[in-house]
Amino acid sequence: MATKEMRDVQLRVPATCRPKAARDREKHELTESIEEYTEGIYRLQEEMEVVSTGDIAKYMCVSPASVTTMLKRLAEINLVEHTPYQGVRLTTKGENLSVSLLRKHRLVERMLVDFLELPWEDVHDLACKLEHYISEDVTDRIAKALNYPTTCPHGNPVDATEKDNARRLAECAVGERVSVKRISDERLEFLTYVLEIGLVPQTPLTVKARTPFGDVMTLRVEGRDDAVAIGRDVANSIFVCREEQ
Amino acid sequence: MATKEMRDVQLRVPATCRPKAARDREKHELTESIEEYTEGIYRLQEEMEVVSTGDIAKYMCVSPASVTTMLKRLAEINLVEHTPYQGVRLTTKGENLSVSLLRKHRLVERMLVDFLELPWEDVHDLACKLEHYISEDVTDRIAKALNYPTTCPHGNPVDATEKDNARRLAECAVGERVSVKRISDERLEFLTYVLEIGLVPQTPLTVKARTPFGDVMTLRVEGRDDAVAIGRDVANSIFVCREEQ
DNA sequence: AATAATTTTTAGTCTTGACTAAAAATATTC
DNA sequence: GAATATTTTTAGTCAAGACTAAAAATTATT
Repeated sequence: MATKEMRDVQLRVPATCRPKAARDREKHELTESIEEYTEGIYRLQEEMEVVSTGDIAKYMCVSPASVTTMLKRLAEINLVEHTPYQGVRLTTKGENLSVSLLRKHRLVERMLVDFLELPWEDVHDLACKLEHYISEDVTDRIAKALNYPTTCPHGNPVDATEKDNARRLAECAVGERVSVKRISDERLEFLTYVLEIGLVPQTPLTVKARTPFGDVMTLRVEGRDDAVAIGRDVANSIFVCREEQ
Repeated sequence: MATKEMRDVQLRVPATCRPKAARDREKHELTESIEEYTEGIYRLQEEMEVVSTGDIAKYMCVSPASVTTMLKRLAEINLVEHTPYQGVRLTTKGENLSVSLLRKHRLVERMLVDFLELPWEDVHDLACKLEHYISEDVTDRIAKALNYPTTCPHGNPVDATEKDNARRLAECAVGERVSVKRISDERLEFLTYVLEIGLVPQTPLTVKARTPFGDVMTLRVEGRDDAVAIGRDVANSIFVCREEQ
């Protein structure tokens, strides 16, 4: 098959898969790590007004020392403002990057569920990886192919800047009738549990009782006979809105 | 929004996006690099019976020294057999990995073209990246969602072990009437050119002339008025078969 | 306010996977 | 078949991004 004069094969791996890409990066590209940290900080900022090194370390499951190192890098390329010992805040650039990544993430999730029919609770991890490799153009085409969905399969908005009327289930009073809007903790273990107790987006429910300091809530979930009791952490990660919308 | 007692947010990044994953790797996971080299060697083996360090360096666009280093690693985990100064050969394990990666690659390409409607010539680079992150399960679902396509958009078989009856256009004699089966060089620049001269898979054509040593071929391509002249390298990367199939 | 506890940062390693320059092996040429 | 050219390997660096241990800063306690 291979004759002598054609030894010099034309095949070549694409530039993006080439190792050199790591060096070319300096120009304008961001690493997956940088993106993942930035997006993580954005997610944390939605939960607390001041994000500390320790919070990020816990979220990313790395040592605090690693976070400090990375924060320096993020500050250098202007994604965050970091006051040592005081905490971080995303810059506008960092926020824009996060919003773009969240859009990619959530549209990819939708594609995995709606087109590929992967299980609802499985897609988050894969989307977390793929979001770093698809361009705006590809993302737009996913949106188009799926007829412009507005939320991910877990109910979170494709456009992260869009503020909805949802509040934490943990903040609901006894007697309130609400329906699940979105689930903010998308880890497999958590989603599996949430699915088990039937608290998927759109599900209506009524708060039946809660213990004195709100540690445990008892719910009547539509379509279930037995009451469901959930802890504080769970109730904090589930957002609800006033009935059916 | 964030009260004191809920500072300890439950959010957490998925394990696969966690840096530690790089360390956990030792167990059974392969890096993107390792996979890319292995697949590259497979592609090269299809073009030449003995693959040298230099060939790989050229293919990967990396220094020969880097290839030597990587070959040691590949040999260690049993993906190749490497005889210093003599060349490499994939082991069965290496071949299996390559076949699996090529399947992922080609199905992803199909999805990008058929479902997302990305341009034919653009999808290779992205597929090269994504192929390392999707599981067999996801791959199976892509196949299913697209109704089990048998080739990628450039005509290469989803199942790389399937041997077709195609031969290089460069090997065709004057007067032969054949049709394009597949294009083996999938770099953007090459595909853009091929598209320009109309040599996409399925296109019938006739070899009109060729210069003494086969450096230039003149073709009549169906659907084009003017003749097309191509060089040796191009004719080597285009595979054809006897008419319309 | 002084001491203790906690959190963050600094300092110094490690691994992956690139690099260059020099040395060794193989191939080619006169 | 000795001398030259080419290819491959070795040796030694470098950057990203993780780690641990120790030092510094902040917060909490009495």
